[in-house]
Amino acid sequence: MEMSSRLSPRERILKTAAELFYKRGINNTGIDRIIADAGVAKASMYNHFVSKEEIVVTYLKTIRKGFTDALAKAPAKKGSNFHVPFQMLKVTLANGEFYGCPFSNALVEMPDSSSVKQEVAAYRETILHYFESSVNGDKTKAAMLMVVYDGAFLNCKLSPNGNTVNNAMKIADLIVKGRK
Amino acid sequence: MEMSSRLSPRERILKTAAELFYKRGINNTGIDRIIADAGVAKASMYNHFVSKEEIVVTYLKTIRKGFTDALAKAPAKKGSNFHVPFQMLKVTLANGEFYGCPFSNALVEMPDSSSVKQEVAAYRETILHYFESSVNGDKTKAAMLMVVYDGAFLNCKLSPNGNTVNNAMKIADLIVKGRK
DNA sequence: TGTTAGATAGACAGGTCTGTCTATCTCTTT
DNA sequence: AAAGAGATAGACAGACCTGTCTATCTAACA
Repeated sequence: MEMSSRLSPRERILKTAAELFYKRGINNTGIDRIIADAGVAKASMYNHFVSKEEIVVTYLKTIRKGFTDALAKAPAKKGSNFHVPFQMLKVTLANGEFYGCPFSNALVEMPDSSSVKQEVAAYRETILHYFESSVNGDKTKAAMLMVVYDGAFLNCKLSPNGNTVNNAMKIADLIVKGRK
Repeated sequence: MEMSSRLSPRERILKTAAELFYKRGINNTGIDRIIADAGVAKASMYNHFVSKEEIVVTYLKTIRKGFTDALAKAPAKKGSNFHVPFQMLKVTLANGEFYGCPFSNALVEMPDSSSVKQEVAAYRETILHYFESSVNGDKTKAAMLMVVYDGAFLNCKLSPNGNTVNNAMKIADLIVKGRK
């Protein structure tokens, strides 16, 4: 699976690694497979990244940046801000296969990597902050929204019946507005 | 870490493997480590299990059986049955370290194993059925409870602040009874 | 045109992993 | 006492993995 060469070697490595890490798992994806699919020499790869772990961390950083940027650009429609992350999940689901939360998955495979742990923490900080500001600083409600958001991810992965996100949004409404 | 020898070799293997798989991950736990910790010879191990995958599947089967049995024994206090799985999670949390849902974790590391997929599906069937019967067959409410239950697991793992399960139960109350 | 940065292919070292096999030992049962 | 089931230790094969290294090529720029 050679990759379009309009992208730089570094970009090809990251794009390929991201797909493989997410779909098949980090430990099931060898360096040799990444460079073969990306069409890049091993020496170039180790010129851009000092280790496989650095590729993993960069992979997570990239996702986090995409997520943060999307949140920042989201329409600030008053009173339903808290819908935005769920809507984003819906878009992700529509765009292709879904294998759960990449951050959670990475933590399962590399539980001892402090860089990975840090990246996961930063990601969750971002979401929690967003939810908190969307309910005017009510920390309990924000924490509850987070539980539902987490549930949406795990449920989509393990029970892909199609209605997960809608159900999650209904629950979010219950939490925030107290209506069904 | 030699293991008490009152248990049979097979039991020692399963107990050791369960701990290591759950805490450190399946791919990060080699056969050699399992037999060393269990105090069992490699030949004995391969006499009881044809492969590492079979150990993994048995590990999941054991958890599922424990869970199913506990649900069956749970007090059938009318109208709050749906609390039971959450209470069980609370007990699990109190009993030691928590590394997320073992079924979800196994699926991350072995996404191609059909035996693992089967075991996960059976586990989730059990929970969903339980929730469904606890809300008198209301499939939508059952699905929503499942989302919250999933969320509790992921949230406990990634945001271990202590209040996750209480928040999840409050949300469950909202879903079932419509009150806060 | 010559230099240099960055790319390529691929051999290689050193380690780890799963699963097999041999050869011995220790109980239990007859 | 004899026999057999099941345990032990540990060497080994073959695959795979990460990371290093050499040696060559190409393209941009001075």
